[in-house]
Amino acid sequence: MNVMNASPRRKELTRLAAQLFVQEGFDRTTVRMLAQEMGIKSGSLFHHFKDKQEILAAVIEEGTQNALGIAKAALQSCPDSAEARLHAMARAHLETLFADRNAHVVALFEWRRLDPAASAHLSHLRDAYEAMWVEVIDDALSTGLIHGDRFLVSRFILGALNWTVRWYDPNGPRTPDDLADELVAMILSR
Amino acid sequence: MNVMNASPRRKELTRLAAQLFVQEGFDRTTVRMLAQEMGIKSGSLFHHFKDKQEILAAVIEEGTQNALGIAKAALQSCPDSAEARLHAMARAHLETLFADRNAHVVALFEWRRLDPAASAHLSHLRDAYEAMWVEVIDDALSTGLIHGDRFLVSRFILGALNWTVRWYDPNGPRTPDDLADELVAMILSR
DNA sequence: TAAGTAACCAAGCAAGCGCTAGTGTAAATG
DNA sequence: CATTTACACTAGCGCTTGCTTGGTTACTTA
Repeated sequence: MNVMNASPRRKELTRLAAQLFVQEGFDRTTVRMLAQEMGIKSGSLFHHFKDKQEILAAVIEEGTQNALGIAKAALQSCPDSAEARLHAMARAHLETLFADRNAHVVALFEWRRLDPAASAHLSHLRDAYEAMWVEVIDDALSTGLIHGDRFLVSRFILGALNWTVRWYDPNGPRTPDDLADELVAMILSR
Repeated sequence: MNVMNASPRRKELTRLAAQLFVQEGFDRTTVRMLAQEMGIKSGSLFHHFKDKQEILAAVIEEGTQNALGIAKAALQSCPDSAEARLHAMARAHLETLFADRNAHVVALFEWRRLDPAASAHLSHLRDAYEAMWVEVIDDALSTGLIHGDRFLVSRFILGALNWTVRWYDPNGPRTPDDLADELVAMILSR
């Protein structure tokens, strides 16, 4: 393992791992498969990561950090209206979802495989991200942009957005922007 | 294995398997765990199912059949208006999602583990179910109840509904009915 | 009462798993 | 020049995996 977790080599290995985890699932991805994809032998893997769990944690951490960064940037460079902010968050969510698709799919569907320590650490990151959503949705509710129960509305919106990884085709005619437009239009009270 | 797949014992074993698959995930559920939960030895399992894959297929088939049945019943005993039908489908979806929660969670998150033969067979069932949704949503669109792209709207709705299994607490204050009300209210054009 | 059958068990095989130990080597560092 | 560091290798240990085999028990049916 490295001094701390950010050698360029390690970053590349993390990217490859994310891809395999999506293709096969975490449990069915063996250290030998990972090593082969990386062009090394399975034993060499443990020079970069202390165990298989740590690879998973690295994948998820990277994705979540990116999501946070993109969302913050989107909110800062966006008009101050509740509608603009809601739209910006939806678009940012979809953007990171497809720019770092592999990492996010792993985060969404393999979270349970994290050991308690890693899970606790990463939960903080995720909570910070969700807090941004809560704020934006609260704004949209209090300005009458949308109506309904605070909790339910945010769960429905995030559900609709997260589920896109199951059907969205990046090579199809629709851009992530189109999706954001359509979703926001669907839920606005008019 | 049985003559054909519907002995009462097999049905009970399928129910227990669904529970374990949800708790641990399909890959991490060993035949020994399954056997212990069922009160038999691991070898005896293969008297009821030809292999582990077949258990998974049985779980998913049961859930999907139930969903189909409930949705059909809901549409038949429901006023003919587009809004009533939309609401009925949403409520039926949530009802089966939580009545057969284990089976549906497995269907949603372990589908990829099915071998190609089982997947092909079960895809037909799922397609039949989704066709019912498409019909109801088309109705809602053509009567102006909701607006937007046919494809996107249905994906968003099903995404929001399916994602509920990740956060909904059956022991909490909200009923599945409440959720259906809120979701429909959120997307109606007013 | 004999035959058949569904349900189970004890024992274990072959393959694959995560991971470790010990070693080699080229580049960076003092 | 001597030492350390980063990265990779070979070899394999100890364990778990899905599944098979050969046989036993309990119940049903002719």
